[in-house]
Amino acid sequence: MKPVREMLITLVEHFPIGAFPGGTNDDQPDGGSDPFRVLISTVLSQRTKDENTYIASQRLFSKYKNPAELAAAPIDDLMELIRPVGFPKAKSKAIKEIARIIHQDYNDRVPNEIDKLLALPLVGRKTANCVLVYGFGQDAIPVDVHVHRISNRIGLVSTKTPEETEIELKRVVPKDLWKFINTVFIAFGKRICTPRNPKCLICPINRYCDYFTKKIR
DNA sequence: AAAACGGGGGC
DNA sequence: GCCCCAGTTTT
Repeated sequence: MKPVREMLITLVEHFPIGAFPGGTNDDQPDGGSDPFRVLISTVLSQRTKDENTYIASQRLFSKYKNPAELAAAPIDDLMELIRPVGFPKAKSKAIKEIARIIHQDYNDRVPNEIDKLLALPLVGRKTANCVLVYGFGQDAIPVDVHVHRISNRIGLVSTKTPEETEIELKRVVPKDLWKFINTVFIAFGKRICTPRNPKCLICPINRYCDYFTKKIR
């Protein structure tokens, strides 16, 4: 068995925080952000770079401040505002529809149940779990391509799909560390544990890593 | 499980 | 042109 806590604490120390792309975590009493903004900005973040998401979110929310306003926004204006994140047609349509549903069906309150989140357009497991963690401070693990790749590479899990990875991680990782997995692994995956040619020689957890162990054997 | 889908930005 | 990028949806 791996000393999982020790490994992850080491990573947290080397790759601190890592804000999610949509905004700050300091505007809510529980340390989370406004769930609606988390939801929208996380949709915007899909398949794009976090810097672009940050810019687009700022532009969007400085003009449309709540679900009702966003639901009433002209689609062409939304496309222009969110342009930096790519996929402007699909994403502007989705966030407008999400805003409408949150406003009309949920009385402006984003639901904190995963099934209801998954019913929204362009909201899959990764996005829904981001809302639970960063919007509501719940225990969840958003699994994106980095979390999936790194978890398997270092031998934390042995899985084929991201959903299996989510399930296995929840078994292996102490619950109080779940909230760190996504942001810390992404930072780790950018600097060290890259998809190709990972920098194992300067990796702070290489002593625990299956991939490195096999490589130097 | 695998393929399709969607665009901006960097080089 | 080609490839990358914090996925989702449809076969």
